[in-house]
Amino acid sequence: MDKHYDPKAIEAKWYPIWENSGFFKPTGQGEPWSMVIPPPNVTGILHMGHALNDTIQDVLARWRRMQGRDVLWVPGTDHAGIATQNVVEKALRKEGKRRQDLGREAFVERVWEWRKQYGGTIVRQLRSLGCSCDWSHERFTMDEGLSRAVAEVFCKMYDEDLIYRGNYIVNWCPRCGTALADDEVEHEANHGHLWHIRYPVVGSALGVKGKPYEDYIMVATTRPETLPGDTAVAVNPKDERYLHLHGKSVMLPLSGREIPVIADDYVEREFGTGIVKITPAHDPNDFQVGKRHGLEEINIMNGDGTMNALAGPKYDGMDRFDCRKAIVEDLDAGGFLDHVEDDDNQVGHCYRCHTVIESRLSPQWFVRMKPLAVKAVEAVRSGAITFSPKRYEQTYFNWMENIRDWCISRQIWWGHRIPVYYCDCGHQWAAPERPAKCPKCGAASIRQDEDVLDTWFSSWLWPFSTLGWPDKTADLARYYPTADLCTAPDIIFFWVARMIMAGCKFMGDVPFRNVVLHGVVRDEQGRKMSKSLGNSLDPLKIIEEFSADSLRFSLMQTTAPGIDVYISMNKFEIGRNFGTKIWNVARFIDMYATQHGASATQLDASALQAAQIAALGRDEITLDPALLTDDDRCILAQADDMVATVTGWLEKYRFQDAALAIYDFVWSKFCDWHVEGAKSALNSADPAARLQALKILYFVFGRALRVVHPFMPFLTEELWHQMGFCGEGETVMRAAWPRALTDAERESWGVSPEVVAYVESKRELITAGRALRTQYGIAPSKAAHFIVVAASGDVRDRLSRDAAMIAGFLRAEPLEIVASADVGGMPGTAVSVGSIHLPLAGLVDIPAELAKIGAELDKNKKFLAGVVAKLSNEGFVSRAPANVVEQQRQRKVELEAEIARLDALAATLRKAE
RNA sequence: GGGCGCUUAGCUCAGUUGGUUAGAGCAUUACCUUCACACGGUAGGGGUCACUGGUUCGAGUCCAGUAGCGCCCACCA
Repeated sequence: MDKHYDPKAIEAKWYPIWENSGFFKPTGQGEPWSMVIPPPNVTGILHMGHALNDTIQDVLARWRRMQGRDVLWVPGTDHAGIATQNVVEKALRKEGKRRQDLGREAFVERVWEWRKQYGGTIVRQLRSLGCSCDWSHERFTMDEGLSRAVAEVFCKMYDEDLIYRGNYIVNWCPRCGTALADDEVEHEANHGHLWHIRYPVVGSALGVKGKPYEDYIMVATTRPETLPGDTAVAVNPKDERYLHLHGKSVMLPLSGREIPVIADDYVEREFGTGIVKITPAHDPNDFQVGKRHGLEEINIMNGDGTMNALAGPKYDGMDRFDCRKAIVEDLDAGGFLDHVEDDDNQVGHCYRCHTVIESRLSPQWFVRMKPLAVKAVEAVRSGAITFSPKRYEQTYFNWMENIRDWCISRQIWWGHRIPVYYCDCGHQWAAPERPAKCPKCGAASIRQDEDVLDTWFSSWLWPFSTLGWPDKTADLARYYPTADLCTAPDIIFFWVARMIMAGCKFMGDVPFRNVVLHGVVRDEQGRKMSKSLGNSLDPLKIIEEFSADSLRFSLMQTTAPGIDVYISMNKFEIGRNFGTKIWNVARFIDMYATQHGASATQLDASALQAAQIAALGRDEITLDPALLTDDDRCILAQADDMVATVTGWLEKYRFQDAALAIYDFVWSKFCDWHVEGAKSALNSADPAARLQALKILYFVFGRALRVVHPFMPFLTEELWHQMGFCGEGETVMRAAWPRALTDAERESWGVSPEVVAYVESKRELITAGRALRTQYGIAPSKAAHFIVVAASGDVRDRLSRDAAMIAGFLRAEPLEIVASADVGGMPGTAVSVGSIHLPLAGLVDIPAELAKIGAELDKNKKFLAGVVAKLSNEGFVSRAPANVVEQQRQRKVELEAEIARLDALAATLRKAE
């Protein structure tokens, strides 16, 4: 076996072999288990969030596959309407062109070309992570099939009146030139101003320029540039201060237009002056107020964020923020500006380009969400879908219960074009395919709606559109609903909730059984990793510097459910070091099987046949009980426990706990203790003992390798082959997840918790002995002489069997093991250096030990009193579990014995002095 | 404004339904290049579990309150 672990070579080697061998494809045999990948943006490059998300999924997929499930993991990418259009537009700009110069058709063609050339980046990167997706099932949200699903769904909902078109105020990105859904707007704190502006009351004496009007009301606004669009000012109807204004009118500054004062509950009396200017075309609240009061909607802005003619000739064509300045200056000059206050508020930004959002009145398409939400809420309430961790279900409910209609139209070119057609007679209908003529009037001159659909309108169908819907495919029948959906909590509203709605509506069944929510990946300062912040650690660089396996393992052992992950470079050392450790112990085991003849005590070539090793990798093993040591029994039990524990954690989606259990087993239990202890047997003069020790190493390590595999697929595959657990053309990917030991095995081998307890206490003894060596400064090269004082004759006999091994650990001369009764009732360890022999207890600080024991007793005093009381108080028994009482009682006895022992020892020592 | 979460060793975090001595990794101290591994081994040091009160035989864990931090949602112009 290779001496050096070269992850790069290994990782480069295995992925193509796996893919070409069809190991990622479902077998069609066994119970189906499926999952769809959250499709990354086709423009995307792999970031830590993907690395975490996709590693979790791969762990699940590989684990389920090893459990014999028929695993289908569907990969794919999202066409990411605005993001992709932006990228291509940027490229065009370098050529000095705008998309309008190309025209719609040519532009879309250009985007497809871009996708062909660059769209595969993220998909390649997923491969370098080791993701075991079935690439033959790869889908793209703009694929022909998925586009059909989109059109089908749109038309169905259109016909059911679940989709409507309306002139509504929407979030508008002036830079992207399109509407955005509510959740595509990111609100950020803004240190702004509150301008206090005087609106003269109509009928009052008008002032002169530069001087305040005699009779005016004070309106506070954060957006003075919208003033030309005002069509009213509003007060709270219950506000006594302004009762006299009801029914009056005021004059709009600068234009002199007369607008009414209205009363509406929406106005907060406490904020600002208690008077609000109402601009129905440029503020969502004002829009609602305007509807209630029948106000005119004056749109004073263009789609690109500049003012239009309705803003007034002076401001026409001016950018909105320049206009703000100009209007404030003009208000000031006209004597309308009273004063300015600082004001901290929230301002919406485009989630794509971070431009400040404008509220804009425009004709848009909407989905009625309330009817869809009912079943989707029920699906989670009934437990048909669970969230892990469960607390996110509450987040989901809150959103669903306050759900608002979904604006699905976007004024861009890249995406699914809205399948609605119009004829010249004014007929309007939806159809999946472009019809030849109007179905109502037969007119041949028809045109399609110009808008495209929100990208999420294809994503929300992903769990069934990728399986072939609307066709009734075999995939759909076999793999829907999927098992798990993994994502970060920030996407519950965008995507998870909508998929549940779509699944319930169009499939009549939930899209997945469980939603696995993992944390958001953040940097050391707790910031979300993002390209714009430049703080993202590039997973590919980590893979380059460490390895994909290191990255994967480190991520898994760092991520607690639903808790954000804080990442720094040194995290990846954990995975790297663990990989190296596994490699080295494998090399050690392998060495004993293959480097026969190198020394007389090592195994000969016939010791462990290839076929036997392969069988051990299938958990097939026969052992000679006569040759078993307690250490063997212990590691067999611990390996069994580890497998059960890891399986349990994976079932609960506790990847961190699973990773830690594996790490602890492999490193601490297996390498640090069992392998070290097995060295004496491996070098024993008895060939049968050597063989059995080696068999156990292969068996236990083979089990560990398989459990590690979902976390570190490349390394484990390489070792699985190099150590001979399988032959060419085979794979650990398809090896069975380790089974539990049978009762018969446990019985015939004497595997029991009691043996584990003995071995563990023996290890404590060794640790104590090592501590003595350190304490006495005995050089590691120097053999010390230990006298082990056993608690009883039975223990003495047991320790005597392990004497050689213990001596090996302690680098000691042959041990002297005596029962405590033989040396005056003082159990413990003794050490001798040169000719001086001291019992262990004689080495400790007696007064300090007594104080420690005293503190212990003190701590337990209350409870011990309870134990005593228990004898006469039946009520106590029912409250404290019997085993706990028993434990405490034993502890009390031990403590008392300890005190007595130390007392006796102190006396002995005093006498000796 | 509403909702959720966090606060445990110098740092990053575990700690299932309350139950023996609160753990891990990194960092740190000492010793060791011993025939798998220095990306290693051995032995250590380091914690009033944010604070206050309560329930309990027993609280890091449950309850109430306080403080600080973070996230999500939201139309105070």
